[in-house]
Amino acid sequence: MVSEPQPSQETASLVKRLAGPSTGKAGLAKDQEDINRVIADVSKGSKFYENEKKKDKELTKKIEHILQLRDELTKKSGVNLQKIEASVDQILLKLESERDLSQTIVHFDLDSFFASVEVLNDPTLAGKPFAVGHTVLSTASYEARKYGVRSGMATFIAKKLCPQLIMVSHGFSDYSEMSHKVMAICKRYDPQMCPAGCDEGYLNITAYCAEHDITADACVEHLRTAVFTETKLTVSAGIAPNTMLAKICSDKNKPNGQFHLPFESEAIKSFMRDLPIRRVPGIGRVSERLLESVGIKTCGDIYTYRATLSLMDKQFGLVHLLRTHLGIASNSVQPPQREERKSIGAERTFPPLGDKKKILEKLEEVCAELESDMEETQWTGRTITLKYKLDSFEVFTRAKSSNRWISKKEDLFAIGQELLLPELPLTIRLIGLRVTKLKDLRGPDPSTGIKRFFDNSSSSSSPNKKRKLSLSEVDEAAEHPSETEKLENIKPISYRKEKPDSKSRQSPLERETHTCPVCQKQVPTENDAFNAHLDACLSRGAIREAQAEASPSPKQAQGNILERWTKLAPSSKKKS
DNA sequence: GCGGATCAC
DNA sequence: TATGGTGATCCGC
Repeated sequence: MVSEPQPSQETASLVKRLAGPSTGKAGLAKDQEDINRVIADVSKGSKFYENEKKKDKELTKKIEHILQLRDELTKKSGVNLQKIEASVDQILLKLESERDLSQTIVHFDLDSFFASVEVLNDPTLAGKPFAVGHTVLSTASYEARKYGVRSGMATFIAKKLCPQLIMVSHGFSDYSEMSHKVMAICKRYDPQMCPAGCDEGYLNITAYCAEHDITADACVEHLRTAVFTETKLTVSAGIAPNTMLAKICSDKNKPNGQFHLPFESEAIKSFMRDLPIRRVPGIGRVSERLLESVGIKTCGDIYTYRATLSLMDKQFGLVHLLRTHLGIASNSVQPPQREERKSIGAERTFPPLGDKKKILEKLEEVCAELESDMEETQWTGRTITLKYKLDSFEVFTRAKSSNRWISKKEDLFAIGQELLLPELPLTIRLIGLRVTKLKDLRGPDPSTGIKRFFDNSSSSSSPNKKRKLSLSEVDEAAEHPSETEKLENIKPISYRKEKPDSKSRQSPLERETHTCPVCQKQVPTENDAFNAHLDACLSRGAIREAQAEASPSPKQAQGNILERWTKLAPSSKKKS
């Protein structure tokens, strides 16, 4: 009957979750625990908090399920962990043999971009704790970060952490102009420069360094000096043999510094060994928790637990993690292509509404915005997805495909209503619409995929074409059409158990087999046959890899950020 | 094709 | 008092 006066009921994971995604990605403050405590206390009781709690609970359940599955798979009779480790080691050898150290990749990143521009506009801000944003912070000055203030944080929480915090509102047109200036400078070092948002990007400086007979370090010093003298903005950079490593390295000596990873396999592997898995692009808070639950905190731990990851390839993606462990990733840098766009949308948050008429007004506004964007960028599409967020912060989507091309606001609104009305009555705080199955109204010709493949293969500035394969290219890339055609082979085990002993325990007369660490099928253990199978399996994996890399890869969702700015603040700078 | 989830910026 | 917007991908169904 005695319940201790507990200061809090939160689990550690919930407290961490409430601190937000940007906490933990960069170096965390020493007193981060205290800061997280304050954040949780301030949040407590809100609908946002309750929703986070719910999601945290669901994740905890999922982890329990995964651990149970792991134990089943590990303890299943006939499973020989050492054998599995040995076959994973074969994959590692194979991947290592394909390591490419020939390209010099740079990731550059402007230091607290929005905040730095604001200081240029108002020098009295220099050295003060301030943040840019409205209800949610876009960025915080370094002084503010000392208090635990982070981008993505709600303003009222930031104020609690740092009562002196100065709030500054966005000056989008300035950001857009500065961004374009910086990008133009960086392009001098690689015309194929790939922006990754408004304040960062990737370069392949191999050719530049050769032509100017300078080292990579000197080249990047030169670049950073040029950016500073021409814009008064400081930039940090990472130099490495691929984009993933370069991105991680650009954080090493931030702000206003650069870091050059040695271009040697051993140095790279020792760099990876102690690297927290969360630092890897594409590993977010959820993946971090999932991996941690099986003992993996660092990229070195991937090797320690390779047998588990092999058995649970489906849950974790074995080959991608192995490549990460080795520090192997794409070294291809290319500017984004217009035809690669997959969707265009608009969404708006507002004080929760329950009244049908008012909700429809919001929908109509979103439709008008979207129409205007689609008109400006000359896209139309066939599939409409409605998104709404309840008062409780739960998010739902409803979609409908049409035979017609949709881009007018009347059509958007009609379909939006069709999707929304059956859901009502609800109390809603956000409405969004997104259009997919796009058609380009500028350069019509939806079948440019193949053409581009051949164009690029001859003229690309970067060799390892690890770039995303479009569906039409998959067949071209597949060496063994008969085996690689369908994805079914990629999906190995389901939750049911495959007949265990019958195959792995065969008489000595039969050829011995064991489970392929990639596809989980039974494969002859004999070397040639096993290697042949491995090759096929990895090349299938490479397709999935290439797709998985689209998230860590440079060419994510950058171009539109600039478009959005120019839309919100069409003042000083005309766009392209 | 649809809906939920995760991730980046 | 109070927690954003745009775009991509993957998985399960």
